[in-house]
Amino acid sequence: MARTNAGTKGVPRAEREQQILAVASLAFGTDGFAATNLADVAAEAGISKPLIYNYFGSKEGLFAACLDEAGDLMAGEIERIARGDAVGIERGIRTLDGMFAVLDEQRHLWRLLHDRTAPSTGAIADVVSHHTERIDKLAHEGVTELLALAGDTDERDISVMTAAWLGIVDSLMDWWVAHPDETATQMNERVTRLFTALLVDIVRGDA
Amino acid sequence: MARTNAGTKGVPRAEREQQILAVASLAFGTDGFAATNLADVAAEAGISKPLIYNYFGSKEGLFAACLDEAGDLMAGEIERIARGDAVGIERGIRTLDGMFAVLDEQRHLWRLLHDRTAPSTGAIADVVSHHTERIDKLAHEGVTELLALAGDTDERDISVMTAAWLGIVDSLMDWWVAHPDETATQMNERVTRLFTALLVDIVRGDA
DNA sequence: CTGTGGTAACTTACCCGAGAGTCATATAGG
DNA sequence: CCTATATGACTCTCGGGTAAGTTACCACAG
Repeated sequence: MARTNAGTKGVPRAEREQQILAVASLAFGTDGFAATNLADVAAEAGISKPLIYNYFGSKEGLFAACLDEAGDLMAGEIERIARGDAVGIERGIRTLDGMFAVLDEQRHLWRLLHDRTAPSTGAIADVVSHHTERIDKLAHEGVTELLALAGDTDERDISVMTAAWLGIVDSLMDWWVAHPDETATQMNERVTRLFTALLVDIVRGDA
Repeated sequence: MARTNAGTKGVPRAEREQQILAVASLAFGTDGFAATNLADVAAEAGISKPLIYNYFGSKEGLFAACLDEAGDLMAGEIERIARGDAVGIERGIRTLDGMFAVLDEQRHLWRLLHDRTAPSTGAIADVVSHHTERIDKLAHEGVTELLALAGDTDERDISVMTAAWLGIVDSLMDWWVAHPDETATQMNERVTRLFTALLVDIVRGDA
């Protein structure tokens, strides 16, 4: 007759870590770093708080691990698209499509990299800057190409436009999170239609 | 010989409230609701914490007051622009110019309405939704007009595009906050130049 | 032009709950 | 029987919120 629930349950560390990461990523992505408490995460994962500390060291350590996984997934996909031959607007659309495809079942991951409630120093900052640098570099590259087509090579213009582009991606992801019934394919079509409407039809009709 | 620092300093309530609001808005706008602590706000305002509670009731009450002031400033300006005769892209540019002008010396105010760390229920939620509804309504109206020029009247397309537009505004404000030396006039010119580059030069040259 | 009492403007010193982080301990499996 | 996997029951700090008082200004009686 067991008086406590202690003792191994036969789940190896690597597997348990993955399971904790999944639960924690959802919580962090949904509520943000500050508003997430580890007791809840532990309960949801069906384990106890000390086990999390055993495996990840601290709340920041856990967040950094979530961040690293999510950041690598996203930056990896963006890099993959960038190696393709699309240029200008087409490259933007393809990047968005790639994000929709990769994040379909885990849209909340997008928020992890932009969490303003996370500490801006220490291990977390390192992981964040590592991945955002990968992403920003490619966004900057794409925008530079795009604006070059219009003869604009002003560095600050490029910087502003890059920020705006990332803002567009961000808001589209937000909208997608708020509309769970919308599929990746539908988003894809919608975005393509909107870009076309704006850049072709409107300019020809009205300017 | 004063043993305590208690006792009035001759500052009337209305004036003190304004002063607290200014300090609090900066703190909330910079660090977010959750990461702001009232002891610091009080210290920065040169008064003690209980005075804040005396005048605003609670942390949420203080935030709601900041929000109401900022929201009214921004929504008011957007409504003013909307009453003008600009349509389509031109309306978007004028709206941005208005925001740059109004927020020039207090760029952090923009963040207050989008603070994800603030409680999403109670008095704060009411104030937030009151102002965001004013703003969203006009954004939706402007986007509807714009997309109608391209023959797109799909309600979800309009919803996505509105989200993207607000995302653009958001990211431009962020960029502006991060570049304090950039004047409102410079932002104005930059945005106009970029819209022109994208919508005219690129489409004509490449599509 | 003086008391004097009422009130608005203030503060010090505290309470208390939430949540990060830890310690000592338990037990299943090789 | 040893160790990786696990936990119940703590501690401690931070910060929102409060109780109880202190002091300056002001209106008005004398």
